[in-house]
Amino acid sequence: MPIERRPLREQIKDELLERLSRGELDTDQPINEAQMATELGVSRTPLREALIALERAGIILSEKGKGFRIAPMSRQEFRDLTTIVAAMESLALELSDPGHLTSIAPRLLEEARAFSAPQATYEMLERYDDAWHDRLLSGCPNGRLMELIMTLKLTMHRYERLVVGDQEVLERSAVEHERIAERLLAGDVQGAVKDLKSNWESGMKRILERISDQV
Amino acid sequence: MPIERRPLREQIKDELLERLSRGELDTDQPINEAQMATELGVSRTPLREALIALERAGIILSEKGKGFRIAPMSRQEFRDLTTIVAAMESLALELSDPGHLTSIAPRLLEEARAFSAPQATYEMLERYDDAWHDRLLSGCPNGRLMELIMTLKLTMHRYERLVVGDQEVLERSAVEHERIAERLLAGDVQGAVKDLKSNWESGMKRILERISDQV
DNA sequence: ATTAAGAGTTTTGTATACCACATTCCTTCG
DNA sequence: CGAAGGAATGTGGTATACAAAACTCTTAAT
Repeated sequence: MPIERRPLREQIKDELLERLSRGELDTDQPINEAQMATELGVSRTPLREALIALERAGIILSEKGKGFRIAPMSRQEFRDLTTIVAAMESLALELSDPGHLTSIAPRLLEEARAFSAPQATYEMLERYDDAWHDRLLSGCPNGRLMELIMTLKLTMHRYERLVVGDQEVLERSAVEHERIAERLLAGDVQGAVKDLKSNWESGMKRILERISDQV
Repeated sequence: MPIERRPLREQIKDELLERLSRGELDTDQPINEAQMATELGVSRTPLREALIALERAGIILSEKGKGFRIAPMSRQEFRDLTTIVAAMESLALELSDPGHLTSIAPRLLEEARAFSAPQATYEMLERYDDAWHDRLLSGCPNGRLMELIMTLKLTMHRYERLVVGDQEVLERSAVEHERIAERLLAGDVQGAVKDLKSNWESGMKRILERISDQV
């Protein structure tokens, strides 16, 4: 059994992200450190350390004297983040070894087809999109870039949560993934990059349509 | 007089960055928290908070039980970072309002000309490059993107420090800036983006040539 | 009724002490 | 010389304290 060797602050960070993605934390509301520490069964110190790490990721804000609070969500921020991730993933794809891309293309296509089928269940769909993109970029040699993309997606998950249960969002995405995979199969990396960008663009629009009133 | 209203951890972070950019901190060497806290005249608490923030920026590493240490530098990381910043700045430029770009173009051109002149002194050159890029991107409406670029540049400054005193590095850059400004004057944003990318590319090469043995 | 002022309360930001445990260093022994 | 083991050191986390700032509530004044 693998005993926990990560610092407590990391585990707290994960737990906070978990709660955030389950919508259990009120947005734009101050965090009471003592109360939350008790609730998590830890002391203030590692909790504050976790909050500071999340602040640097843009998920939490702080103001001297007023403490920490969950960053508010906005359509504008979602658009901004999507624009950045789209560009970064495109870059990652361009930097990938073309040989590796053609080698993973069949698997990418297969997975996309499985999920564009209308009978896919929600549990299957939930983690699919992320996993597909991870595989797509698995050959990118720029470690920093991959780390950045991961951090950005952490923040974006807050927005995607608002449309869970809406199967169409992910199904449409899977259809677009098929096209990207086909491009890669054909060795057309630049075409894949273009389609990847429009995948992000259209995904953003689909989500924005559905959260107009919530944020 | 503006009294200091920022948290101590932020000031510590700045001080550490300052020392780092002056080369006063040994790279890839463990940081003794107690000793450094005393040295800075603060307690371990805000120091650790500052270190954790810097860790998230990729400037400091930590390992459970072993504490914090300055991240080692490598040619590969410098290449990775440059690639990312080049892409991000290009994106920021594309997102900027074209009208604003043409309006700042004359000033950009003027500044670039002043610094491409061989009689520019080192003090003048030192902060020039950053300021010029800041002005270039001053019209980008994507706040997240700008923040990201700023953070990445913080990390890159460690590498640029290795070539201070080498006037040619910056002078050549200023010449390239002239071309970018001219493109903007002519309303050719896409051309400017292209030149901006090659400015980063060639800047990277110039620096890599000069630090071959140091990292 | 609204605003202002003040007193009292809560919370943050930082400091300090403390300790379990992991790591590192040093010594000693085979 | 290398391995083993033990001492010294340092980290990661807990608990506590406290000044300064922010919030709350009451009361007073316009």
